Amino acid sequence: MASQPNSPSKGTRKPGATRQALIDAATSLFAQRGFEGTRVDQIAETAGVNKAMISYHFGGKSALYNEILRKTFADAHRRFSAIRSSDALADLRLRAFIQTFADLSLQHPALPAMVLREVMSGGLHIEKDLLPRLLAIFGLVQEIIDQGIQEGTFSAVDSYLTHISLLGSLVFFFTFTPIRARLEEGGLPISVPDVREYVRHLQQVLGRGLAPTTPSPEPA
Amino acid sequence: MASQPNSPSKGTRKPGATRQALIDAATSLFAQRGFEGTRVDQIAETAGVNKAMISYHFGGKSALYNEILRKTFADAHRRFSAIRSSDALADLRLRAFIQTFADLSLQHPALPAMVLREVMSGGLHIEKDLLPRLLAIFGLVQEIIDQGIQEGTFSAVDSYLTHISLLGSLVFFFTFTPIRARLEEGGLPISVPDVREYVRHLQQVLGRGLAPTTPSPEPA
DNA sequence: GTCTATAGGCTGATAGAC
DNA sequence: GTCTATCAGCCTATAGAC
Repeated sequence: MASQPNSPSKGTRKPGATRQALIDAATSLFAQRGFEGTRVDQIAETAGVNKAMISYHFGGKSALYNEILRKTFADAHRRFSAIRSSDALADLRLRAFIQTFADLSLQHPALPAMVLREVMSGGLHIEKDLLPRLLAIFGLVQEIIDQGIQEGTFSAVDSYLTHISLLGSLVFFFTFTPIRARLEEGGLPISVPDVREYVRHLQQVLGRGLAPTTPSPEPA
Repeated sequence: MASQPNSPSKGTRKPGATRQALIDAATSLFAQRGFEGTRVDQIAETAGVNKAMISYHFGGKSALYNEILRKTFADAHRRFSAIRSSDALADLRLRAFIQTFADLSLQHPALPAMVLREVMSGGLHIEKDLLPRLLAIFGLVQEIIDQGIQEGTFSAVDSYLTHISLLGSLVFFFTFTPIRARLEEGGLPISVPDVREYVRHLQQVLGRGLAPTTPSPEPA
């Protein structure tokens, strides 16, 4: 992806082209191999630019990483805000959350892996001002579940446990998908996954799983 | 954990003490920081032995990593075999799987993180002969779901998507739990999680979520 | 079996020419 | 803005004494 940021081998390019090429290359590599597993030389080579550009444009490997996190989370935050301010029933909001997370993961293929890595490292590489944003994304599911319990849309499950489960499922699915090909070579054939199908699956199974045991009178 | 494998600062220790101390230290560090994020000096220091011992006993960092994977998966495999050979109904077997995975994660705190990291890296560090074993563990859930659909215990969900979801939930929960403390410092208070409660939660929500929509006549 | 010392390679960052 | 050249630091692996 994006190996030739611009045509000439030297001299002036389109303004911002190098910067963007580095971000694209680094996004993909960080997601695949993690922060420590990614070499700056590799980022530069993938981007088709010189590695000194990383220091020039961003101030180092770490700063580049956080720049990517910042951009991705900003987009995520923007999209989830729509759900947050919606006044729909919890059931619909939960479905919207699942769909939105899937959309986001398709547009930012690095998002699930990055969330996972940050969670695993306890926010080791993340700058302080970004942590609250990450947690805000996390908190949304919990809010929705709590709302549903109050409404009577959901049974009285633990909202924290539910949100951990849902997020785990989503993140795991999108992290696992890119590497199934590799596992297939190992011998086991795995059926082709479809994001749309997965979204439906999750919405359906979770919807049933959370439905109240003593169902409130519903208009048939 | 295990910083003093034995008393004297030099000379002979209990046979295997150094080896075991290295495994203990490395297990914890690899789970926390991943393969690339872990320094051999740190492993040696944590184990309280000289870093040259890593090369001597295992043949290098990579070999040590795979030794740990091998041992952990062997135990997992052994336990899951019991479920595999059971002839219970799918519902019960699924509950047993969840419980067993939780037990395993408590006994091997590094297991969830390691599974997650290997999935993320596409099995980058894992030796070839270990991959099938990992996949066998993965496949069990899928088998159970398929059985349940045939039996009529479960509705006709996609067994692959279900097994990805369940595994994602489990792995994420056990990976996330150890670091919540750290996030709490970041401002947000998070309620205390209880493994037993989580197992029940998952069993319950998934059980309901998978139940047939047109329930087969059950003996009340 | 374990240690000390060191070799040899790779990493991330920068100075300075263009 | 971009490239080349280079540095200091860190990493893994090994040789050899005990």
